[in-house]
Amino acid sequence: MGVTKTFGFSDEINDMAIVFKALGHPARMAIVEYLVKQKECVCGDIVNELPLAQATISQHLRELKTAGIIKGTIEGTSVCYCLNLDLLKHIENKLNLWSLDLTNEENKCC
Amino acid sequence: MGVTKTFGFSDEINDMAIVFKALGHPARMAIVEYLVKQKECVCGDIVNELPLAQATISQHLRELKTAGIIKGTIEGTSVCYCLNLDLLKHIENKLNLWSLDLTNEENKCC
DNA sequence: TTTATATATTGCAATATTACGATTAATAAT
DNA sequence: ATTATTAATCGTAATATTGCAATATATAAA
Repeated sequence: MGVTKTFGFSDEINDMAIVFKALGHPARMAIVEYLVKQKECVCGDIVNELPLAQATISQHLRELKTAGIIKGTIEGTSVCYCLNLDLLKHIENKLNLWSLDLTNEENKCC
Repeated sequence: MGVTKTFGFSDEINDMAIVFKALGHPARMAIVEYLVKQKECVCGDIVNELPLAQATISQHLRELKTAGIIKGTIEGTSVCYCLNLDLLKHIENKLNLWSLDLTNEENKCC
């Protein structure tokens, strides 16, 4: 094993898990935070910002992109990255629904 | 390697990464969704709900608990679990701040 | 064309994660 | 006391992830 089972779960659950998984790493969180502040950046900016090798950061950027969290546009010899606001709003919404569902309900056991 | 570097990132970033990482698995997402709907449950309920062995689910519950996402209370021979609303609100808040920061800003490149 | 610059990809070695059967622990029921 | 019942833990095999040096690729500058 070591394989994550996805059979038996709804597509929505599997998709959400992919997004959260991509966010679940300090380097990738740091990249997102950086993009929130800077709105956009090239890979090299992040290499200068984080204590990781260029190859490692390139890999993390690819994972964020695959998960749909960031978008990248080629600009000459660099690549400009920015956040996918739609996706962020989507998970923000999801969390909102969770809270709404939970507030106004007394938990009996915890 | 295979080790996640946490040195060089802020505590807040590392903490958020821990929470998102815990959410980044279909089984754990399914557990959270179930708890949103049911408000509370015992381990056995989830074992009946998900296509995974009891040992596996117990493990996932522990990870969610370690990350602070759920709380558990012993009730006789079972354990009653429920969501930690405070933590959920906290990350909801964080995502809200991200969106606020990003809206009203035109991205130049993507 | 050659050289510099920026990013992606490849190929590892080390470590982490996942899933599950088997076992244990701890309470409840008989 | 014995036996269910419930959940946690252990051990382990298979697979995934992480980080980086080295290399490749692709555009820009000289």
